[in-house]
Amino acid sequence: MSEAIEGGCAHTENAGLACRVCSLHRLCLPLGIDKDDLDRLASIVSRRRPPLKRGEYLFHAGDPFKAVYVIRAGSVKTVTVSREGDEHVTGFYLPGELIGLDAIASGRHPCAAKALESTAVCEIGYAELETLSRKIPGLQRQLLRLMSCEIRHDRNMMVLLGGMPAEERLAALLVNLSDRFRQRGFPANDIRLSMSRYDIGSYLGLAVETISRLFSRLQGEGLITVQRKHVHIRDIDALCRLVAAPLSVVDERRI
Amino acid sequence: MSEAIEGGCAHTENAGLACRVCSLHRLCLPLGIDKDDLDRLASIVSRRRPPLKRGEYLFHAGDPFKAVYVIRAGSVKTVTVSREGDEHVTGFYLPGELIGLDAIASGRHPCAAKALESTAVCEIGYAELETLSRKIPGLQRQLLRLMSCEIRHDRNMMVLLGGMPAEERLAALLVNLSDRFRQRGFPANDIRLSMSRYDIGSYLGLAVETISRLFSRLQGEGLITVQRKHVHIRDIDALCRLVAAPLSVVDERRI
DNA sequence: CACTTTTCCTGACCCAGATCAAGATCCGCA
DNA sequence: TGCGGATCTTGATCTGGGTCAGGAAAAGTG
Repeated sequence: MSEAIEGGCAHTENAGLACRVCSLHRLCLPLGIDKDDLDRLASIVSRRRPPLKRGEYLFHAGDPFKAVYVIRAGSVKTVTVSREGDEHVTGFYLPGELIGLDAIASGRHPCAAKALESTAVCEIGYAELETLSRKIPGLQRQLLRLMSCEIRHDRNMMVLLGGMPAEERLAALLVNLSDRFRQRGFPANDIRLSMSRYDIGSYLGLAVETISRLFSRLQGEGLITVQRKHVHIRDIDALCRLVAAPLSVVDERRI
Repeated sequence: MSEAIEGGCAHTENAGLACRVCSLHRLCLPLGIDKDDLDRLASIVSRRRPPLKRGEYLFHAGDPFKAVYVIRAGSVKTVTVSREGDEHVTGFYLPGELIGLDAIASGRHPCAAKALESTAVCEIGYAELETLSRKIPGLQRQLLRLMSCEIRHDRNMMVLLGGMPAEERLAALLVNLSDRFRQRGFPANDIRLSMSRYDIGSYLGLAVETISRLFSRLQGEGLITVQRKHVHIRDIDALCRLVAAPLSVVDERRI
């Protein structure tokens, strides 16, 4: 998740044909919408300026729900905060991915979204999105698809967290990130982690120390090479084989 | 989840004003739709006959996705099946709850749905639902709300499975079931579990033996009384306090 | 009804991963 | 360029819950 991942055309300030020329359109809401309608979509999208700096919040837990957001460049984690104040990471988001869908039901964001690095986002007012998706069938379909994807992903995480051993969890995350990197046109075997070991541990339900040890172990076994935030995948097949246990998880894009 | 939970009007065979007179309409898709549109919704709903018997499948993992289902009476679990053949329970569904939303994205059901007891369902063709929800804003809104709810619920489960100790997990499930029972007009402190200890363990990421021990322990502490499938909640507040750690989980309806 | 099968409970033991502790390395900043 | 606080790594120890084993109670079944 290096800063090099620059999805949209960051130079365009206003909407215009923003979505039409955005390199992420095959991953994002525009998928399956024809040219004319794309501009209608673009008209309700606003490009938030300036980009979030590392550590800044896109929204906090409990904030009223006004809009969903798409990462244009950079990356974000979502976290729930317990009463005692300790965070639990519930997701990592890359360019083209939609954040905030879990807030529709209650009208408030149940979790916070925090930038893991310098991050640019598109903001889409939800009221407008709902209205427009009634008029553009392709948009409605894609919105539902993305939400369904989110559900399936979270189910897979539940299976992972509910039963799989530590090594398999980390392997699953790496395979998944690798996949999502490739989809975004980046080398699938050179991953720059924008999140800390602590974040990874929290996400996978493991202690930071365990994450460190696992990285060392996987490196020792020759599957990866780790240098701090930079992970080079040397044997993706072996990594996949580690994950292979739950069939349904294997062919998923997002874990 | 006794057979006593009879939500809809099981006597009506065809659609007609089915949704309009269904006692579950406040929990199900009809919420927020006016009278006239309700009948339009009912026209795409079919009441599957006969009801599923305990252990029968509503659909299998990998089945092509044609329709979503609403439980009318009884209960269902969803399970993913690993290559080795062992099941992992990903959800329990009560009357009024929608099953199959995780299949929209891929066009195939990623998990199977299995009746926990004698269970009646409404079947709603997805193509028709998508089309109709474009015409009835209230339906579109409720469909999105239900999916959002599902996402939020799964996030909470991830937090639960990722970090909370065994006792807290079980307490969370009990509180949640109690809540959902109340919503359906049943006593909140007399729960009849339709699922086995094994199912509960799988769902919570714990061994069957641990579930047994926890039931005994909670009973020993005077919080509940357990007799096989029947759980009587004696101190709901204490149970909630056990769960209280993650603030965001507390006020959820479904865990 | 007995007789099998399934489900559930409880105790004894063990292990994956948490926790505790101590360095090492990196990074932001003056 | 060097200082101070994160962040990361590695080792030693501990423990919650898994696994194994055996028996009891239900629930089917002929």
